[in-house]
Amino acid sequence: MEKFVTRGQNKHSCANDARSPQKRMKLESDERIKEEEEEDATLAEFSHPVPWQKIEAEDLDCDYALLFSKEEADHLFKQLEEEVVYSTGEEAKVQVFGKVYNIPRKQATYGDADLTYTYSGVTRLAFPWTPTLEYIRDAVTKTTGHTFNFVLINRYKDGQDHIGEHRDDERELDPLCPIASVSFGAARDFIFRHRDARGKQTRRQIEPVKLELAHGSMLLMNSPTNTFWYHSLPVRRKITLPRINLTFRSIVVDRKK
DNA sequence: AAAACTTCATACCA
DNA sequence: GTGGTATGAAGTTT
Repeated sequence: MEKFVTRGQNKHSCANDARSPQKRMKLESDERIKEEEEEDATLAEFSHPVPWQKIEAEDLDCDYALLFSKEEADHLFKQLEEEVVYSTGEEAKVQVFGKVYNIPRKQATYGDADLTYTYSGVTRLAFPWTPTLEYIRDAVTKTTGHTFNFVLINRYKDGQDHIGEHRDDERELDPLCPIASVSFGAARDFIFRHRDARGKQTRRQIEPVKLELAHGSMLLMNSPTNTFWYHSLPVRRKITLPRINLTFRSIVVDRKK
């Protein structure tokens, strides 16, 4: 198997904040002293410092870390398996050029009141946050400093479940806010491909960036990654166990509606 | 373009 | 080296 790319040290850079992810936080206060107190409190909640890996390529900027211990990740996975309600019936199908297919994974959407998610032309309402989802969301916010109003959950029951190459819909997302992808269960390969290196007339030779997303991990996809890079979760026939992925996003509320 | 599936050439493994 | 299988890129579809 090809070597997976995981380069770089623990340095961090982001469009919104140049500090390291674990030290960044929501800037609600003008007072520096209060800010430092909050920073101490934030760090104290994670007894083991999170070792970050910076993943970089042309137009690509991601941070990867193990956010939860194995024990905590096991517990959260179990909770999610009990609590999350996935789409069924017509909502679990997708129509492509007139043909109807079962989506090769299960999907659920949770978030702040009245937020909607559109997939392949179909819009549906987010369920209200559950305590487990709020806990994970808040852990992500504490380590990244970014807040999120929505999460898309994808459950891949085994290695046959997958998702094809795509970018996350830029129209309804704040393009400057990162997307935080938290994984539980079976580790799966995750592939980035640059938009200029796809299709027949591949304009440029740009190597794909390949990662493995582990149980309890978080992948932060910073701007402008999602503009230039497609990503996919390919089939892996030997994998027999499920994976649950949560992608936390910041959806811009469209007042025109 | 969308987002699935299918096809086919190549890579990999025992 | 060989055969079976897994992978990934390209093709197909309205």
